[in-house]
Amino acid sequence: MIDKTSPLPLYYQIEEAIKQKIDKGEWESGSMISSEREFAENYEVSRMTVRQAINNLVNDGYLTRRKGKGTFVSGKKIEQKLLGLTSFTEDMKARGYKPASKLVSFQKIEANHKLAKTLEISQHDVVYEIKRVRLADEIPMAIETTFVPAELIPLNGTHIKEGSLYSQVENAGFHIDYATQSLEASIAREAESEILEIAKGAPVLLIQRQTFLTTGKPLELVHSVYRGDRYKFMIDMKR
Amino acid sequence: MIDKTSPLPLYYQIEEAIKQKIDKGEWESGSMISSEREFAENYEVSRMTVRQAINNLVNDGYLTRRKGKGTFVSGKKIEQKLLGLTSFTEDMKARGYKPASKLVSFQKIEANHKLAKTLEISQHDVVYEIKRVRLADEIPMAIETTFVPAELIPLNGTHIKEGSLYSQVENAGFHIDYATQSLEASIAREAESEILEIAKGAPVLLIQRQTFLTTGKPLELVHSVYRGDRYKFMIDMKR
DNA sequence: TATGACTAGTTGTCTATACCAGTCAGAAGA
DNA sequence: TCTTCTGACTGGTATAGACAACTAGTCATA
Repeated sequence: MIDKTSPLPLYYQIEEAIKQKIDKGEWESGSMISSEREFAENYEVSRMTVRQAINNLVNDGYLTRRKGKGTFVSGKKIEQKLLGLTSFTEDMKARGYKPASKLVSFQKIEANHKLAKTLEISQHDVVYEIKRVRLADEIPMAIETTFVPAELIPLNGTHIKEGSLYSQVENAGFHIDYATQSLEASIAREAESEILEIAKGAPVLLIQRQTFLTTGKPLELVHSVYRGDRYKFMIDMKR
Repeated sequence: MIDKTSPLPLYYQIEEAIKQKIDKGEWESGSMISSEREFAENYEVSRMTVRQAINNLVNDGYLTRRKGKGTFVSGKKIEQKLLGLTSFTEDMKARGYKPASKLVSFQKIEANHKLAKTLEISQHDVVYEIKRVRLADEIPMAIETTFVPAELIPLNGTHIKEGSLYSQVENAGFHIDYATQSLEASIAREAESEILEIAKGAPVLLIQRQTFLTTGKPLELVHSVYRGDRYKFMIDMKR
């Protein structure tokens, strides 16, 4: 069952063993698992070692402890797909649409004060401004404007048309860590309504996203205008 | 520094003490904190107890361990606010507003097919319907309608007016685990515009939230209509 | 029939100890 | 001078045991 001579820590082996049973569905969600003392006896390890394994699984949301009662398999596994920091492309695919993108403009601009501050660069530093129309099943879904510090990564229009920006980022050895987003409801302005093929004054969802790299530096600022009639923002949140 | 006679666990007291120093900025991000053995000596507790405190802070993203080197204060605190599954009240407080709530109606209704499916109960089961206007600094911010299965928890109007729904839930021994939310832009209808004190046709943000308990059962379905001119939904996402 | 005391089982907290495994600086040797 | 080794530090893993807090059922008593 578990190998005491293995270089893998005992608690880790136990952790994996339990996780497997849950993932395979052998232990139904909501059911009680063996007590810590039982595990300790069966695996011939100390109770503290079992606790370490169970602790990790509780932190990962697989198990739930109830004092005086026991340890139980948690409900759904939604938590695992939680936090999908997904690109437009992935997002649309997940919804069953065929995503496409139309490059409207690509240029280098000088950062103004606000943009410089957001991207944590100096004022007048060069920034790429990428304007795209995002399509789902050939129908306009959103207008997206992305700002990326030029010093971070060399880009040209071809890069954007072909691979995604994010794959360029990974190629350059950078890794996305997290993003902060804000969402608000608004009304389509004239220019937007034309591009999105909706009436002027129709509701739109404004999304602003700032993406950070593992280095802590901002990678990009993205402004999006989504059609209110076709787009719903979905998110799972954990306690 | 820490009180051995307190009913609060020692590891928890240590945890809070460390967290405070970080939050106050006394310990700069990136700097090394005392070693586990030092903490143990200073606080006169065993090293395992210190480890439990530090473990929790590492899980919460406050600290980072590096074998052979030490334990360090993590970078930005953004990750800590990550995933705030917050109530309206907490949300508004965090934004510096004074939250308030006005109970519009409270009644028991029979679940229709759709509601029953969402709440995972039988059709015609009794459900509480709670309608509230949410205020920030006395100004209407949102209209909120909450549906809770009656069999889950006994409620009356007083419960809602006084403590929050969530504290009732905790009192009943249930624990909130996660929620799925959807957000979309729309236009204020007549009735909504009156309550929210905005023009008919003004943009509103529709938020729908389904909250789940650790048992896996849905606790509630919440429909909210937020004023588009005053409310911005903020979220941090990781990786 | 209730009520309260007891009991066996659970997780929660905490100790004292041991040794392993990286890291780094400085001593010892070439 | 350069290299290697050693020791003293760090966190990582693991043990055995103790008692507290909580849960749920049993049983005796009022």
